[in-house]
Amino acid sequence: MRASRLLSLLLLLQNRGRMSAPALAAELDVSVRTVYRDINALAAAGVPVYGEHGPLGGYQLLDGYRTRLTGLTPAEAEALFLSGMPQPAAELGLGANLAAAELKLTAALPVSYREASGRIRERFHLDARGWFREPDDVPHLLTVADAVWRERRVRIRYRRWEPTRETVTRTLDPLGLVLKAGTWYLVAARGGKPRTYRVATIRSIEILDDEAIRPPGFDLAAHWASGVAEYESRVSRTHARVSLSPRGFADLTDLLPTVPKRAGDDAAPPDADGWREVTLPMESTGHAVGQLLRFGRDARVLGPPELVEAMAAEVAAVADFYR
Amino acid sequence: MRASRLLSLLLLLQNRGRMSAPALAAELDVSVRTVYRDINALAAAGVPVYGEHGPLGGYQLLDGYRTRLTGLTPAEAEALFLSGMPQPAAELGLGANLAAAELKLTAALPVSYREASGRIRERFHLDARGWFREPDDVPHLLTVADAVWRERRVRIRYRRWEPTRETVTRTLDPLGLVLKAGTWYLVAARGGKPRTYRVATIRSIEILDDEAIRPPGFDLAAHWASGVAEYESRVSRTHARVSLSPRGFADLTDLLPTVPKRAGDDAAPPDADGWREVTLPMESTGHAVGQLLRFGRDARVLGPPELVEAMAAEVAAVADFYR
DNA sequence: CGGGATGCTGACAGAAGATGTCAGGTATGC
DNA sequence: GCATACCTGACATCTTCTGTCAGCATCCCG
Repeated sequence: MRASRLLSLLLLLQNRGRMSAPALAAELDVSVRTVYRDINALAAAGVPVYGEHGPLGGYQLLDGYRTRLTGLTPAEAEALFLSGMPQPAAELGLGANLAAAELKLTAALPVSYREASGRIRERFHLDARGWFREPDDVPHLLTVADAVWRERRVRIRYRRWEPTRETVTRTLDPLGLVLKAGTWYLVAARGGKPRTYRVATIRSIEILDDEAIRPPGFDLAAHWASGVAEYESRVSRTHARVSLSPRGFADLTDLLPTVPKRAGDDAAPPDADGWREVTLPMESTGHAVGQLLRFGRDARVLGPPELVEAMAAEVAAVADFYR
Repeated sequence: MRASRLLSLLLLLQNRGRMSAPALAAELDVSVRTVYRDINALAAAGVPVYGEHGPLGGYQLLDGYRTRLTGLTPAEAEALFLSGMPQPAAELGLGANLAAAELKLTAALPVSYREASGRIRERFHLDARGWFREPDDVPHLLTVADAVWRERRVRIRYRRWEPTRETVTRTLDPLGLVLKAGTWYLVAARGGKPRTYRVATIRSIEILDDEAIRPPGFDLAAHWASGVAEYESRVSRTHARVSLSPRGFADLTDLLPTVPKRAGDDAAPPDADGWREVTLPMESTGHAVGQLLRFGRDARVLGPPELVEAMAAEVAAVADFYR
């Protein structure tokens, strides 16, 4: 039970600033002597805690070692660490809590364990952000996370893209937060159905007093996995028959990551000039035009007829710019 | 010390298959009665361990709960968990070890902690894979990870893209593994300098007897962060002056995620038709042509002159397909 | 300067938790 | 039937943690 108490002690200092040993002892239901021992254990584990003598003295943490998201119990802070989100969760202002959860472990470990931990960090690294992605500006992330955690209904104004581009107001029941490729998404119920909103699109958010209603048996991870699969499969509503040059063929996977790898394997044999005919899944004719134009002279559309027409019209319009 | 012994017991079962309680007791230097207690603790924590009576009996784990990467000590398996990679590391065949590291914690927690852990999992989720990314086929990942861990030099044949597309052989000193947007990268030293290789490009790998030489003071996370920043900045070697339609302007961030958000803010005021002139960073003229063609009739290149020429030539070539 | 409030540490008795021994029982294969 | 294995409860013993006590230092205020 001792390690858990260390975490509680740390959270108390974070939430209340300065506390005397007698006050901490009362909160933690232990003797003052035990508090002194715990403080020593924290210091030994590297937590920057220091004490001041005399009246109005007490213990506090070095500035900068405080969290912005309050309200988590020791159990919850630790469980967040257990959920496998130590790094991204720093964006939720939980860096200190996570360090605390980690210290719970290191404090209980012999020295050899600490050395092994350092060795792992030198060899394996997780970078959650996607390539070429600017970090989203997410001014409302903490408020969203707070609402998710406290299970409170919210009213948001957010900028949407479908069916028309506009800013609309929605009253939602937050269910969870997901971090994917460095981008935060809010999963929330509207009309009893889970929907997904990119946190960066939220223009304002107001936490309501009503309790968020959670659909019975809702499973965030499962919902997210099936939603991702459904969304990604939705981009393949139509097919384009395309002749690709050797260079275009080599670039296929990079320029069209939506294309399953076997599309390349299914390509016809190259002709004398090395061009090959392939059938590619596309979301729509409109999207396909832009995506295939990106290949420039390395891709020629063979079908379907409406796509060929659309390509011809678009190319003619662009060509007019440069005559 | 008990939680560590639980982990050791689990690893023994994983590495050796079936073991009797007396044999486990001898390995762990405890009594048989303590082994029974430990087995009960493991089962209570959800590990699928079962025993068989009679001669040639003993304990074993349910099939499918075994790891493929052996050689990790209990400290190392746990430290891997501490490093913050519980989910992606499953790809290294360490799922069971991580579950074991986690059980170390849950076994020490009161019931209320376990409930809080479940609550977190229902509300926060990390999806490491990037959008529209097929998982890389990485047949050699485990061998690479093994070499990284044992600090052994390797000889690989890998397919590279620059300066020419070919399969080449390299002798490398592995320094670390990085997972970014669902893609694994090997950071390794060649000629004393750290370089990065995408694991999926490796065609074969042979672990050598020589020890991998680690550059003095090499820091994986710092090297990776600076490498990513340098790579992403390298795509901005030139600039294009482009006139964008209202629709092209709205699509700017989606179609060119490399463009800093403020490029849109710096755009000139729209003309009577809503078109705006912007200056966009581009990697090279060759890349820019393809990227700007993707806008179709919504983007007109105004400069520099060589880019305008290149656009005109490419569009003319494409237009020839559809006459 | 003294008193009160605070931090700080060592020593020791007692409480709490973990372990080993023992006893009794069941299950399996030869 | 015998040997080998799993299985559990009870209790003595060992180990670790906690509270009490004593002694000391630091600070502020009257």
